[in-house]
Amino acid sequence: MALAKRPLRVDVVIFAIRDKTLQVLLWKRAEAPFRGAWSLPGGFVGKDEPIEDAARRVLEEETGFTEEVYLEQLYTFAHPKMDPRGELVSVSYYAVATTSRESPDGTFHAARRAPSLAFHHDDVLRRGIHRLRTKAEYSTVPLRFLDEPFTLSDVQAVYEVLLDRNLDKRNFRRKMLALDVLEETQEKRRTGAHRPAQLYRLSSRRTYLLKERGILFPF
Amino acid sequence: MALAKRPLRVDVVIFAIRDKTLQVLLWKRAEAPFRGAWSLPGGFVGKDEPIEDAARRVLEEETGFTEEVYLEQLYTFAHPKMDPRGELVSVSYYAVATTSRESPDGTFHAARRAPSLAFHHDDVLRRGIHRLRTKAEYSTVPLRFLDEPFTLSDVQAVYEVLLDRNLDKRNFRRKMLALDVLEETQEKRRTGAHRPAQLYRLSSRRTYLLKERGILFPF
DNA sequence: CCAAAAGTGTTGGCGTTACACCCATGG
DNA sequence: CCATGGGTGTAACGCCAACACTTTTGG
Repeated sequence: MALAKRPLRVDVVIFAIRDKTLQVLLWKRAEAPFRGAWSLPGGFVGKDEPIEDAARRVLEEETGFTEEVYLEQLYTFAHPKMDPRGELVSVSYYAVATTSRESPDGTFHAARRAPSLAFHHDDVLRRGIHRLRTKAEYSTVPLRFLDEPFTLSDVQAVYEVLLDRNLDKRNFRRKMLALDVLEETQEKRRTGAHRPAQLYRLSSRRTYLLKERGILFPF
Repeated sequence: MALAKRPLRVDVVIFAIRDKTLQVLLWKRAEAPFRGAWSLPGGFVGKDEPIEDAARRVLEEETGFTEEVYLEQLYTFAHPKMDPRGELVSVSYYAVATTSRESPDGTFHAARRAPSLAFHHDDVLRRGIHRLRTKAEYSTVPLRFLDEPFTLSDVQAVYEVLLDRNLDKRNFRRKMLALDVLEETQEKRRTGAHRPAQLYRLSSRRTYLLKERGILFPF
């Protein structure tokens, strides 16, 4: 069988939480094919470029520095008819951006009501949402949505959005603190007419990464 | 940036359980590079060939008909220096073969003591083992190791190998039956001087697939 | 002094684990 | 009749979910 060669792409589902909603960053395509349609941000992988570097490159173009951004490979698509430009391989990733990230050329859309997307990107998005929601049940990945420092109420709000239900405040706090991945800062946040909230940051990345499995929800 | 094109491969970790041990099917390479070394079975994806078809093709070459074999995409590797033949993309899969499967040109090795492998295949194998063991904790994927019909003791043995610990017989049976994915056959298995064992088969594939999440071990 | 979010402990119920003996058969 | 693996029920424990009030601040 002749050795078929294909271009290699990365397509990235960039999540953020805004307005108590899970949102995804989308591009409006300026060129054919699918001109005018929405798509996920992505790009071709260059010669000699490691694939994860390409994913981080896309991420960086979209949301600035990315050292700290959580990025995970999702799934690889390579249906022959997936792209009208010809056969190619699309490796998808998902990323968890903090709320403060702005994008120069993309727009955030509510993930649940995203428009239908170009190419196979609906499939990618579906998988991304599913994976993220699954991780919310047993991991601390959702902490990556937060700009530091943050309050425990902020953390709870993130989990509530992802799990799509309300959680008990006392149970949530007890379990989250028991994971020992948060560290109190010296400050409190004062916003409005109520008791100030203790601020936290992620404790050392190392510890934090080790704990990215092993929570048991529901709270 | 010039559009770099690469060949596309699939590499498959084919698991089976034999002699109460998790085993992997390996090839001994007959050609350079890595001539004489062990590697995972794999092959290049043909033009116009969907990638999962390619994975099933490899599987079929190795173990005969494969309609029923559980196959799941694992991870995609595309480091520029991964393969001395040049840049390529390797999409890895893992498969769960029943004990009765024989391979014409591969050999089963104990997964824990596998030799070191060619290319990036050590990484693939590591990921495959990890994924499989994880699935043993909350899914019924391990049932796919069994030739039908099978006894509950057979099922327990599979889970014990994967989880690497002994399980309580009564608790195991209760939970497994509660999942409602097994169906009694009319027959019993008579082997040796003891009470015959009730035989089971997987209940309709549909139901079975729906249940592939949501068990909570330990038993 | 009022409103609004932060913060804090205890208990009952349920699910999980732990555990030991009888059954059916072949030799 | 003995050895072997198959098959079965219950009780104690520990963990999780449920639940309401006090604190601190700004206006």
